[in-house]
Amino acid sequence: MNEKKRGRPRAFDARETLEKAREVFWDRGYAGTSLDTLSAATKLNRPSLYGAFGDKEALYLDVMEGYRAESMDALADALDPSFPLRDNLARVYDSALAVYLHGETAARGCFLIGTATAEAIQHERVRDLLSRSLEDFDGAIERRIALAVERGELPEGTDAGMLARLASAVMHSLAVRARAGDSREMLEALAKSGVDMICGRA
Amino acid sequence: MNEKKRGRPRAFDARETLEKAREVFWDRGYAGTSLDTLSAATKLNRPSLYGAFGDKEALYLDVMEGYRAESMDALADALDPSFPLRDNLARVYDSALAVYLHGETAARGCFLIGTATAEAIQHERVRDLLSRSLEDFDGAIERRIALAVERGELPEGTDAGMLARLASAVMHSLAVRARAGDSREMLEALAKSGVDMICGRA
DNA sequence: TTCATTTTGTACCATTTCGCATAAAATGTT
DNA sequence: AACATTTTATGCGAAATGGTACAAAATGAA
Repeated sequence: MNEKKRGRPRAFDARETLEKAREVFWDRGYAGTSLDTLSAATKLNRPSLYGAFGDKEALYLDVMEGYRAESMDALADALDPSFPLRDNLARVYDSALAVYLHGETAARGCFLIGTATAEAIQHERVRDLLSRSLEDFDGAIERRIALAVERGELPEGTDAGMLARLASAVMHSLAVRARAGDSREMLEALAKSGVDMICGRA
Repeated sequence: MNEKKRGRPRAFDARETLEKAREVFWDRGYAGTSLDTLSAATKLNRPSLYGAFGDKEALYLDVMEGYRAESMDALADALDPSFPLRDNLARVYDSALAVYLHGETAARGCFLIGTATAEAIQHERVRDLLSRSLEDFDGAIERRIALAVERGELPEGTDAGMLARLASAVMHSLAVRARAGDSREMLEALAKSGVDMICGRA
């Protein structure tokens, strides 16, 4: 790859453009974001946006997929099995909160839970990608928890699948509460309680 | 009240209109719903909508408040302290799922988490009402859990506030997952695990 | 009956929205 | 240098959007 293309070269970087678009969608939602707003934020005019990403829904799906991939990378880092499960989970929630509490006017929470859920009924592809994202997240935690059971970090007979979904449930709640304006202290306390719930009080 | 008013009587019932508007907002989100759609669904023309409820944001806030109030009523019923806490929580999740799994094209999840979170950044009044709704919900569960600790249903020294927020977290997750298309079986299993998590496996 | 008051329905308005047509600009190819 | 190809920029246009003006209709009050 990286062969020189024929025509006029692009004056923008696709990754940077998707990041700018993500900021806008994150604050205003999918339906609440116009192409003009996207055009202003990315400094691309609409025909360039169309040429590079297709219509608004395709652009949004691109942004969703980027967020999903980044989140899974961060999750994989946080779940490094050379550390105890308790540390892993604390780091999962910590790194999520670092993202959720960022924002210009107010904390933005999770991009997917904050914006994709609203579109999930009307846009089947959004719903499917959202569903897959949640499943992937659950799956990664489930595998780490299953390992913890093997290692004796958690009692034998633990249902790794359901315990993982409970761990994800705490994440979902952090996502919603952050966007509703809960304080960092409250969210950190909930995260800590979540860790205790999964790993035990000890 | 109920005094006869002076002018031409209304040809519609405000409660029914708000219910129709809720259906539309629930499926399409706030920004994704146009006044024409609302007008068609409620069978009121736009000037009547404005006269009765104010602009689109005011109408949405009315719908939010109605949903919040109904939810709190249902929650109070479910938390009837003459039943064990375990039964209470199971009923809380059951009645929530009955609402969340309803929908024409797809399960709609929770109205607030599914639609209000998206607007929470841009619309401060939506964010505040969302925040208050979550707090009220947490508070009602916390009071029931505190009672359970007094009664010895839960171990002494239990942090009722945090345990209640974990119980709410399971609700939030049910809300998100339902809208993402999870099956009823999966959601019921998660609810059951949530009850076990709060009340113990016994 | 006449008037005041409120709701209804039609029509309208300014703006925004999405999408595209078209031409100019910037590159590689021959 | 001439051409093919791709991106950029301007701008158009049809439709949708939120909101309102205004007159007709329906009621109670005087």
